[in-house]
Amino acid sequence: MIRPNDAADLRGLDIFSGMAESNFEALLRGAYFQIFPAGVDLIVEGDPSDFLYVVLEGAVELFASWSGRETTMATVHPVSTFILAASIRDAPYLMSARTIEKCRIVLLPSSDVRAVFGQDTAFAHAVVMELSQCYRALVKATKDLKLRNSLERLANYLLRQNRRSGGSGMFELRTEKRRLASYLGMTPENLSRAFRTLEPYGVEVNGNQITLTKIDDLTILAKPSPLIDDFSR
Amino acid sequence: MIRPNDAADLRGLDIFSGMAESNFEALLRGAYFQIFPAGVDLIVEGDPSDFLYVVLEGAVELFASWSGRETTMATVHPVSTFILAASIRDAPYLMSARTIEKCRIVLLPSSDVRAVFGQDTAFAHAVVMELSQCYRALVKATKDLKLRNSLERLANYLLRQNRRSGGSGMFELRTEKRRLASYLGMTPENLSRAFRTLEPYGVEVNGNQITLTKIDDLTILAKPSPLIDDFSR
DNA sequence: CGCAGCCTTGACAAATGTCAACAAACGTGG
DNA sequence: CCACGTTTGTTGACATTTGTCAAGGCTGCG
Repeated sequence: MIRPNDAADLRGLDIFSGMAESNFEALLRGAYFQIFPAGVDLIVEGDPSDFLYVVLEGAVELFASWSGRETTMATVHPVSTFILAASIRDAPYLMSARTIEKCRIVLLPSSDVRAVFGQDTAFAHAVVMELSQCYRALVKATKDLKLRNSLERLANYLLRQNRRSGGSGMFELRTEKRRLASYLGMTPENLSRAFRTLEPYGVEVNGNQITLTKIDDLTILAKPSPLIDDFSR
Repeated sequence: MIRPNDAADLRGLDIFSGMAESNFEALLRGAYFQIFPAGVDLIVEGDPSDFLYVVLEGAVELFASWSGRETTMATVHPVSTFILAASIRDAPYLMSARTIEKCRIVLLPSSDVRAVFGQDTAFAHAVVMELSQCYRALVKATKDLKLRNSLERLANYLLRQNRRSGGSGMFELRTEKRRLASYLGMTPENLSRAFRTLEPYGVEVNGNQITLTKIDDLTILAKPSPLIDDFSR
C-alpha cells in the first residue's frame, strides 16, 4: 500500500539507505501507509512499541505527561523516524505523539524492524548512528535546560532557527507559541514576556514571522555554544 | 597491562560479553589501565573523543559547563562505560568527566572500538542496546526535570535510591549533597531546605544516612511513575 | 590546633508560575 | 459573506518557587 515516491523517500533516510534491497522490501511488505488529520493521538506513553513511525509529510509532536502536567519534548518534521529506541528494545514508549498538522505517516511493525536489524549489518550500523545522534541531541537539550534561564533559551532558540533557515535574519516559527513555550520549559505567558524583553536586542515578532535586526547584540546575550547549539556534531 | 581480574570485569559488561574472543583481545591490546586519585579531570567537553572509558572501581562525575555555570549530568559507578556515543561517532565529547573518588579506569582507544564495531556483529548489537538504554534513561531524566518541581524531584530520587538499595527504608547517599543538588537541578541551599520540607513525610537525614519512616506518605507526595522512575524499562 | 570545604540557616532578590481579563485569529455553520 | 464560538496570544497583578548573599557551625585532615 506504499506509493513508489514514498518508498523512495523512506529509502533516502540515512537509516534505510545502506540496507540490502531485499531487507528493505521485507520491511515495506508489513508497512502501513496512512494519512492522519491534525490533532490525532498516534501513541500514548506506556503503550507497547508495536510500530516504528516515519513522518513523510506534516508534523508530529512528541510530548510527555505526569500528574496532570504535560510538556513538549520535540517536534518531528519530515522525513524522519521517531521512537526508534523503544522499537528496537521492544520496550514501552516513554513519550506520547500526536499530529499537529495533516500528516502522511508510515508505520513499520517493530518486530519486522528488529528482525531486519538482526540480519542486516548495514542497517544495524545505521541504527547505531541514528541512536547516538538522538542521544547527543538530548544531551544538548538537557544542558540547555539546566545551564540556561528561560530568556537565554529563547535567545539561543531564535539564533538556531535563524541559522537553520539560511541565516537571513528573517524566518517563521514553525510551531504555535504555546508549544514553543512548553518545548522551552516555560509558560505561554512567560514566553510572551520574554519576546518583549528581547525587543532591545533586535527581535521583532509579527505573528509567526520573526525578524532579527541586531544579530550581534542577540548573540552577545545568548552566548551560543557549539556543544549545545550545533545541529550535528 | 590489564590484570586478568580486570579483563574478566570488562568481559562481564553487557556491551562486551557477546563479542568474539579474538575481538575482545584486540580491544585489550590497545587498552590503558590506570589508577586516578579523586578530583582528577579525565575529559573536558569539546575534546576529541580519543577513548572510551570504563570505570572498574571508584566513581566518576559527568558534568557540563556553560558561561561560568556548571551542572552535574550523571554519576558513573562500576562497572560501566561512559561517553560511548561520542566514541562511536568520532565526535567531540559533550560532557566533561572527573573522578570523585580514587578510581581504577580502563581507556579503550576509540579507533579500536570503532574498528571492532565494524567487524563484530554481536558487539554492534550490544552497542545498540547500550545506546538505546542510555537514550531512554536521558528521556526519563528530561521528563523528571520538566514535569516536576525540585521538591518532587528530591522525593522521587529518595524513593528510587531506596528501591535500588533493597527497599529497607534506610540507605546512604553515595554522593555529596552539593553534587546531588546540581544533579537535581537546584542549589545546595535549596536542597537543604527541601530536606527539611520533607521531614513531615518521614524523611530523616543524618549526614549521608537517610531513613524513610513514612514511605506511603512520601509516595503520595512523590507520585512516582514507571515511565520516569523505573531503572530498566 | 587551625585551616578549608561543606552544610545549614536567615534575609532578601530574582525568576517563574498562576489567575483573570481581554484582544486577536481561526474555523465553522448558517 | 457574516456571525458566532473556540482557541490562542497578550497583559497586569499577584503568589510561589528558586536563587543569591552572608554568616556561622560542623567535620575532616594536615
